[in-house]
Amino acid sequence: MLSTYIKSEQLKATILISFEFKAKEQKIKLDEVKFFEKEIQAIDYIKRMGYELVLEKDLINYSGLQELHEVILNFLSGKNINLYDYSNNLNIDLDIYNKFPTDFSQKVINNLMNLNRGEITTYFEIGSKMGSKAYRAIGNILRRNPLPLIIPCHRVIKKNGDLGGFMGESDKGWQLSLKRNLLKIEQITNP
DNA sequence: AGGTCATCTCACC
DNA sequence: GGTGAGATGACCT
Repeated sequence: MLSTYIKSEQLKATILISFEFKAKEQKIKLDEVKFFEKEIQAIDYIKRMGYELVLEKDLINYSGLQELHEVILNFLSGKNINLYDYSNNLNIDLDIYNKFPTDFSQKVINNLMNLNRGEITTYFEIGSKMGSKAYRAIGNILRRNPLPLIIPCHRVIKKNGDLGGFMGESDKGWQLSLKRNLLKIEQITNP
């Protein structure tokens, strides 16, 4: 497994991207996107998992990844970009069907695909569209989203306007500040 | 089979 | 505003 990361001033976080490169087809398969509070933690994680670090200047060797890196930077600096669509256009395999194998989880994810920058929804609203009252189950799916940012689970908040959780955290902590920062860079300021 | 949730509603205070 | 119980249902162990 290969990894690269992006330091973001806006988010006050480091974004780690782990991927596989299929040399035969020159195709990228995205494994996970993960946030860390500090750069060193991302580096530690890469070491601990035994992944290989790919430097920014070497991304050119991995079909589409340099572009993805750039697109994420543009997104963070305020451009209106749909990262999910963009990844598909770059022929980057998100492997959605294996990451979300059940019917229920795929419906949840499909609901998020239709959200663009600056749009938010609620656990309740997703449930209503699916004809389910399992709002907590929806949270459970999102809690284990291996591709945050790309699959924009930060755009899902509680019906009463509270933030809801992020990265497993539901009370307070830097994870929730991160969710707030993500919404802020999308110019959603209510919660 | 039982425990764990990134929720919601409603009933209190 | 806030807390607490109960309903809820997919997913994990």
